Formats: sequence, C-alpha cells, structure tokens
Amino acid sequence: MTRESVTIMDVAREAGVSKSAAARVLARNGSASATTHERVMKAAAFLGYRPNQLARSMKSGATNTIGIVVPDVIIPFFSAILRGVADNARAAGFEVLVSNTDNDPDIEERSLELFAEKRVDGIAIAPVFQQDPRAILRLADEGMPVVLLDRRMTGLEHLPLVSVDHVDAAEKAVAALADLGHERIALLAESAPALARLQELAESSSSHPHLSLLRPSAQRIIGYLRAIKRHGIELDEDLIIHSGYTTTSAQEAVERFLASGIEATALHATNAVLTSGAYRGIRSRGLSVPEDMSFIGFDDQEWTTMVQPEVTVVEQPSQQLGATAATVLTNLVRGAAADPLEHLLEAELLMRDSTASRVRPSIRLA
Amino acid sequence: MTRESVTIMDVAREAGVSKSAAARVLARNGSASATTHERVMKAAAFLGYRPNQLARSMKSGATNTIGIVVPDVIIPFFSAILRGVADNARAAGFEVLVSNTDNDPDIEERSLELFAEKRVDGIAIAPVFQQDPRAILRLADEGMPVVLLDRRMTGLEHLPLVSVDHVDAAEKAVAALADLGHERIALLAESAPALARLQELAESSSSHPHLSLLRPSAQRIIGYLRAIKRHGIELDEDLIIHSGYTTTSAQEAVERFLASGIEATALHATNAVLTSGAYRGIRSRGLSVPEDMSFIGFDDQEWTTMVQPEVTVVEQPSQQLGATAATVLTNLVRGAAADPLEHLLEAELLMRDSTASRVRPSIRLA
DNA sequence: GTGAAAGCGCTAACAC
DNA sequence: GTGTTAGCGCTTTCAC
Repeated sequence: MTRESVTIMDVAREAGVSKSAAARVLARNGSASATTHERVMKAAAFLGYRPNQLARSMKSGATNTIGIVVPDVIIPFFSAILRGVADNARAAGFEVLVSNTDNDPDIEERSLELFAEKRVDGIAIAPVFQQDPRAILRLADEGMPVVLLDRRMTGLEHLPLVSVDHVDAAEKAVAALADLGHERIALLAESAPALARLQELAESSSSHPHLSLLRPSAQRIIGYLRAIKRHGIELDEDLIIHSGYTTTSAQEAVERFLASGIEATALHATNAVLTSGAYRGIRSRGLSVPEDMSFIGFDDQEWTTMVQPEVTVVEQPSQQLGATAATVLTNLVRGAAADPLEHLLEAELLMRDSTASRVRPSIRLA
Repeated sequence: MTRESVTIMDVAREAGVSKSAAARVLARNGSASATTHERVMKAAAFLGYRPNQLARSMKSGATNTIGIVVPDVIIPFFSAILRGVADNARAAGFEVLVSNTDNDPDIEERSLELFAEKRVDGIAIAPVFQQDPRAILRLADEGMPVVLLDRRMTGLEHLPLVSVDHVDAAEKAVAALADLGHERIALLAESAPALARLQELAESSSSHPHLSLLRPSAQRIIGYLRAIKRHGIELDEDLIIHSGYTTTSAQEAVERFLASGIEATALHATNAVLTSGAYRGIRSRGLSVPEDMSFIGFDDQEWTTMVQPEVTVVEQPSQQLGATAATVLTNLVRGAAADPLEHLLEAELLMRDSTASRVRPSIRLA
C-alpha cells in the first residue's frame, strides 16, 4: 500500500490552524469560530480528507463494527439473517464483518478470535453445536457483547438469544394437520434424542426455561408431541422419522418409511433441507400430495410455490430474526442490558394446497 | 465498553522484559533469546493477551480486511459470490466486510466511503448501474484496489472484472434449442437497448473489447443473436420479450406474449428472476413443458429440479466467481497487477427435461 | 539480544 | 476559541 492518505495534520496546515482546531471541527464537537470552521471545511474538501477510523477507534475504543458468524451464508436462512443484521446495524452506525463456519468448531473459534483482535464492538453468532462452547464463553466473560442466533447450548444460558419459537412452529403445523382430521401424522426430524426426555419436557409448562437449550430440531419434536397430545392423539414412535441433515438422507428416510407399511396420512418435515428431501421422497414413491398424503414443509422456499399443488409451509421470519438480533446487540454495545434475554419470534403457517382433510376410513368406504 | 484489554506492555511487565522485547517475540520477527521468548510467551498465555489489530494496522497501514458490496445478499447469486470471496479471502488472511446497496447509488457511495474510512485493503463490488460511477472511480484513482463483479460500466474500463461470460451463456442455451430443431425461439430479457446496436456488436469478433461494458442482459441478447445467426435463423424482433426485473413482470410479459399469437416453440429466460416468472407464465397459460414449448432457464435454482419435468438451465459458477474475485483482489492488494484484466468464467448448460426436439410441422402433420 | 524512543492519526485535557 | 501535549497499542529504528 503506497497510497498515502491526507491526515488531519494536512488539513490543519492547509487551513492555517492547529491540529486540534481542525480536529474539533472535523469531529463536530468542541467549539470553533465560524471562520476556523469554514477554513477547515474548505481545506478538508480541497484535500479530499477522509477520517481514519482506525485512529479514531484507537482513541475511542469502539470500532463501530460488529461481527456475525453463521454456518454458511449460502443457506437462505442465514443470508436472510445476515441481511437483517446488516440493515439494522447500518442504521445504528455499524458495519458488519461476516464469517462462515461450516459448523466447524475450530473455524468458529478462529473467527471469534480474529473478530476480537479486530476489536469488533459485538458479535452475533449462530453457534456450532458442541459440548463445550468455551470460545464463545471466554469472549462473553471478557465483556464482549454477544447475541446468540437461532440456537443456544448448555453453558450459554446467560447470553441473549434471538430465535424462532421452534416449539410453536412445529406445533402449529401438526395442529393444522390434526385439525384436518389426520391422526397418523409422521414427523421428519433431524435429531434423535431420547424421546422420553422430550415427552417430559413437552408436558411441562410452555415457558419451560430449558427448552431453548435444546437443539431446534428437538424443540420441534416437542411441538409435535404437544400438538398431538392436545388433539388427543396417542404417540406412536414409529411415526417419528429421523434423518441426517441432507436432502438425500431425508429423501431416503422418507422412502424407507413409506415402504415400511407404517400407516400415515400426513407428514411434517421440520427444516428446509428435510422438506426438500421429504417432498422428493414422497414423489419418488409415486404418491401424490395431498391425495395420498398431506404435507407441510418448513421455511418458505421458492420451490414450494413453483410445484403444483403448492406446498403448505411454516415460515420463519428469518430477516426479522437478524434485525432483532442486531437491535439487541447494538443495545448491548451501548451498555444497555439484554432484556428480555430471549426473543422468540413467531413462525407463520402458510396454508396452501398440499394439505387435505382426512376423510375417515369408514366414510371413505361408504 | 468498560472492557479493558491486556496490552503488550502488560505482557512485558509480567515477563520482566521491555515492551520492545515482548513485541519482537509476539510479532515473531526480530530476534530474541530462547529465555526471553519463553517468558514472553508464558506471560502472554497467562494474561490471555490478544494483539490489537487496530494498533497493528495503524503502524502497518494494512487492515487485512476487504470489503464486498453487492445489491443484496439474499439473492442466491450474491450470497454464493460472498461465500466464494469469504473463503478465499480468509485463506489469504483477510476478513470481509459486507454491504448491501439495493442498487441504490447513494447507498453504494456511502458504503464505499465507510469502507475507505475503515481503511479496508481492497474492495470487490457488483456496482449499481449508473451513468457516472464516480464514487468507485475516485476510490480507484486514489489507489484503492478494486475488482468489479459481474458487471462493468463506462468509465471503469481500467478496473479488473470477474464475471460469467454472459454472451456465451445465452449462446449456449439458444444453440441447444436450435440444435433440437427449434426455429422460433423466444428470448425473455430484462433490458431493451437498441437492437440494431446489439446486432452490430454481435457481428463483430467475439473478443470485442466493449462487450463487457454492456449490461449482462444486453450481453445475453447478443449471445442470442449470435446463436440464431450461426444456425441460419433469421431474427424476428417479436420474439424478444422484454420484462422488468421481477417475477410478476416476467410472468405477465410471457403471458402477454403467449396470448399474442406469435408463434414460438421454445423460450430462454436470461436470468434467475425472469426464469421463475417465465415458468409461471407458461404454466398459467395452460401450456406444458416441453410438449407445447421447450424451455431453458438461467441459474440452477433449487426449484428447477423440484418441478417435473426438471428444467434445463444454464448455470453460472457463482461461488467460483467470488473465489476468483478474491484472488484477483488479494493479488492486487499485494501489489501485483491484475492480469488479465478480465476473467470471464464459463457457464454450463445443464440439460434436463424441459427441452424436446422440435418435430417439423410437415412431419408432425403426416 | 535488548531497551529507549519515536510515531502511525486521532482525540481530549489542559493551559493560554 | 485556540494551540500544546499526552497517549490509545503497536512496530521499528537506533544505540548499547
């Protein structure tokens, strides 16, 4: 970088005043006479002066920059969050530094470290799931404002979280299916934690404080359990299909399920990736939606309205998530407390045409 | 920010050496005795020392940060670019600052200014189309390394560009259609510049230096013109459908076209948004693909393989675009020249099932 | 090999 | 109202 910039000193010289006089008018604080003001402004414009925020940051201790770390900005959910964060951050006077972790704890740790070294004023992070989130913890302990996105894990209970209400989201979808008369409702979920434990949690009051410590996928299973219980449907564990977090894995899981002979008249897939896979699986088995099976997906991906019939989905307000996170974070940076500690945004059920009411077998045979 | 960090001075004190001794070992340059080295490292680890990159940047003049400015990271094309840039930048030791312009020249200018004030080492930008790109120009003139993404405009001829070969991309799609026997091939394009001028350019040698100054949409029209010419098909201007850059606008344009009675057996849409709209338009008119009309879209969006039959598309290597841009930019930052000035990445035709060979009317009637 | 000291560009006391 | 000065945390001559 041979490019040398014009400093406040140059402006002062050009204007024929002292460095501090120039500084006062350029930082628009302190007082200055009208003439000084004018001469400095003129000199600055003439020289093309551009304040060096590095130097300002050194003095002030603030960089007006926040960092956001997500698994992968290519995933629409995260790019929407990023957009929300960026918009609100900018409105509050912050720029944003991004990092993709690919769910690798080491990359996450390295990113956090780099952001800290660059002295970002705060960090919004969709953390990688892990036993011991010490990198995040350490930063937070040192006083770095941190807000969690979408997920939280043990050890991070004291950090603010901005997330969709995953329990409620799944509950809405399953309840809609039940309302249509379905009783054999399958659920395609990513994780496979002890169901017994989840059932216990499902029974507890809806504001159970530990729910947010579960993975989103587990929270969605709880939503399922609550919905069927509320509709007087008994749990059949065979209806809970597990799958890895890839379209192919989901498709195969659904195909296997459909081939198993286990009866089900409806299916809810609990995240965007699983939704694509599930839809492909249903179709590859030659079934039609909603005639053979009612289907509710997750996330309003474009394809859900390109296929016919259009797919009913639970939509999460992703961009709003980012916007909220940015607001919480900038408040934190400004010294305000994070209150409430948890922002649970509501998902919305977009009823389209992949769901049909379940005609009772007896009636259907008549 | 009451959080006070441990400085190199603290480490030096703890290690019982001078500030400069500590600095030498922590910046791993200069020489230090084994004992000094060890004591400093130990002290640093003990105190949890974290180098202040702000201070380093002040000295070195480099921030190891680049900025990327795009219209909107929610658009898959740009989030893929961002990912490509981020990956390569990180590998080269840079972090990345993002900005969304929503194609607003004022926001673009403001972003560039802010990035410059933060002293980024370089900028990758998908510029807003405008007559007078002075903000970019000013920065570049001042010595800021800049690489253009996807587009270039008059006045920026001297800046490096990383883009897909738009002419070739459209040419591939239209040629594929022509190879299938289609002679009445419609093109859905965003812009509507003087066709005569484009035809002139289409005739000129393929390496015409001014092609990259046209908007991508205009370049795609040139690809169309070249393809039909090469296949001995005469231009019928009625086959070039114009549309605004929204799904609805595209859908309406296609519906209008289909209702007009103008004969066409194939259609190519020249960008992702228009592709969605066109597909919707074809379907809303009750036509089926590829029986009634062959269709080739642009960009490999997920829905193109969710619908049936799956849609043939021209895919641009978006992430690779970002990766290349980052490489060019970091080289520029390191003082190397941008050579070549233009990186034109090749798009790939993904043949799927929305294209059928055109049976000649005479044969069809037999 | 090591320490003292200057300085990157800026702001904020502090005297005048 | 204005100028002088110290200092943010670091690197880097420069003597020793």
